[in-house]
Parts: sequence; C-alpha cells; structure tokens
Amino acid sequence: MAKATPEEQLAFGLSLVDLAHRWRKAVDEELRPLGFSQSTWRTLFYVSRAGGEIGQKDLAINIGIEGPSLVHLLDSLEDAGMIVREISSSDRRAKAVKLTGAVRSEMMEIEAILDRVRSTLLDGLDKDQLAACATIFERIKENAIAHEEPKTHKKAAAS
Amino acid sequence: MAKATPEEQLAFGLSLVDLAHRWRKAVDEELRPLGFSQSTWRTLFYVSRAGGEIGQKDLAINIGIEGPSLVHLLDSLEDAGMIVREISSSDRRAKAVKLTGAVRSEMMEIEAILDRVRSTLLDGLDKDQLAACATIFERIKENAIAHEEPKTHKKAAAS
DNA sequence: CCAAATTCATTAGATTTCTAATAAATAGAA
DNA sequence: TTCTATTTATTAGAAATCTAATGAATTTGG
Repeated sequence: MAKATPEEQLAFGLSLVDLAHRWRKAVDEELRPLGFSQSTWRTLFYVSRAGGEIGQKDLAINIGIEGPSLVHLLDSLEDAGMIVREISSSDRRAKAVKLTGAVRSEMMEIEAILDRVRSTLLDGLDKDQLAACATIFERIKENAIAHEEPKTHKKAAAS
Repeated sequence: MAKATPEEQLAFGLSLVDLAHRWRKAVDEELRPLGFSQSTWRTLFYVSRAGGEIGQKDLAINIGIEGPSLVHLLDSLEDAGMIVREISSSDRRAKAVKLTGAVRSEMMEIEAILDRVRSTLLDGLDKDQLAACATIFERIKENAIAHEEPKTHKKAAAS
C-alpha cells in the first residue's frame, strides 16, 4: 500500500507513452504492406467494431481524434471507396459511417493480423497480469476524465 | 498462469493506446496555458532529462519521433530562443542540442506541473501496482523490439 | 591509404492532426 | 410557439509528423 515516488510515477508515464507508440508502430508495420496506413486501418477497425455502422461523433471519440480530423480522413476513405456516409433518418445533422462491401470482406484478414500482432506483443504475459493492468488502466482513465476541464456544467455551476 | 484470450488482448491494446492519448492530453492541458505546445514541452523535457545536452539522433529516439520531424521542431525552438545546436567537437556531422538559460529557469516550473499532473492521474494507485505494471511494460517492450524488422544484420544473416 | 558502406542531419513534399470559425438541425426555455 | 443554446458536421488554415532522397563526415575492409 506504499505510495509511489515521483520518480516511479515519472517512469510509469514515460513507459506508457513509449509503449503505446511502439504498439501502434508494430501493428502499422504489419498492415502497411496491405496498403493500409495507420489512420486508415484504425478508422476501419473502429467502424467494424461498432457493428459496421457508427455516427461520426462517436467514431471520432473512439479513435481518439477531433471531429475535423475525422472529416478529412473520411473524405479520403470515401474517395477510395472504403466507406460511405449516410444521413441519419432521425437527425438530419448526423451521418452514419458504414464500410463498403469490398472493405467488409477484407476486415477478416485485417482482424487476423491484428490478433497475431497483439499475441506477439503480449507473448509471455498471462491472464492475471493483463487483468491487473486492466484494473490499473481503469483507475487512471477515471482520474483522467475527472481531470478534464469541467465543460460548463449545464445547471450546477454558479451563475 | 492461464493464457489471455484474444478478447482480453484486444481490450488491453485498446486501453493502452487510449490511455496514452489521455495522458498526453491531460499534461498538455496544464502546460498549454504557459505557452508550450505538446511537441515543445516534450522536446524540452527530454533535453533537460538528458542533463541539458543530447545529440539529435538520441533525442529523436527518446521523444519517439523520426529524425526529420525533430529537425523541423528544433528549427522552431531555435528561432524561439529555447534551444541551441552546437556542432560536436568529436564528430562534425553530429550536433548537440542544449537548452538556453531562459528555458532552463523555466524547467523547474514545468517539472513541477508535470509532477502534479502525474500524481493526479495516478491517484489511488500504490507502489506495488505501478511496479507490477512496470514489469509487464518491460516485457511488452522487449517483445516489440524483437518484432521490429531485423534491419539487415551486419554479418550473421545468410548471404 | 582508398573505396564502399554507414551514420547524422537536412531538405522536399505529402499525410495526419489540430484549433477556430461556420452552417444547419435539433432541443430547451420563455 | 419562438427565441436561444446545443449539437453535428464541415471548411479553412496552421502545426506536427512521416517517408524518400541528399550532402557531408566517419567508419570499415581491403
């Protein structure tokens, strides 16, 4: 239950950021030969993961990029015939992003590669270790969300 | 000792990348008011951490960006009077990056903010948990390095 | 010593992502 | 209902990063 020192916290942060970078790079190395850039496969992956259809707002949040970044990305993917945008019937502002048939057929291959890379990177680590990490990650995520600027609470804030 | 399922491995990867993104964003929110962009403070931090002087090649590796990206970044920082580049006396190709006095005085403030953010993000997590994570991170890093393309081994490779 | 290969930094140009401002549609309040 | 605020996507323009190719200096192998 001892508290971590500032040095240990520093080392943790450096490792975390470094590792995420290596992780994405490792996946990227495997998928680039198939013609997918990092931004491409990440987008396709999250659309597929959402069940093949998802709103742009949610997609941007899932990917971890800003709305305008996604707009540009989707423009390219649409030009390349990988996705389509359909206006929502219930809200004419919103658009649903869907994979085209050509990409849907390729997703299985992509997912297989992703599984293989993950397995390679996590080689030697057992279920319990990942579970321990998951618990810690969960807590940090909560702390990070609590840290985000409060966003002008709708009512509670002082006038 | 049970092996993690593909789903658990998938969740781990998603969390890792998401968390690193949140981490950098949280730090960024605190340092932006001081006028430092993410790429700026990260660069200054790593130079400072290296003892105030470091070669460009090593700096790029530490930051986790490619050489040409760093060149552009250092051009800006040099124009802004934050760093200087000095040609190495032992190797005229290499240059040492150093912080200017003005920035060195500010580093304490920056480090204090970094310490505070880290502490906030890691609130509720003890030494042992971070140590467990560190062990896991270490292993993944090794796996990632082993995964990188072999880079044409100087001699050992078959002819 | 010489020539070939490697290393370090750079330039050039493209890609990815960001912030700020805008337009259109919806939701909420009076 | 009607005005105001919020939400969704977009455009515009800047910042950050990448890959490929280049120049200069060093190292290495004959």
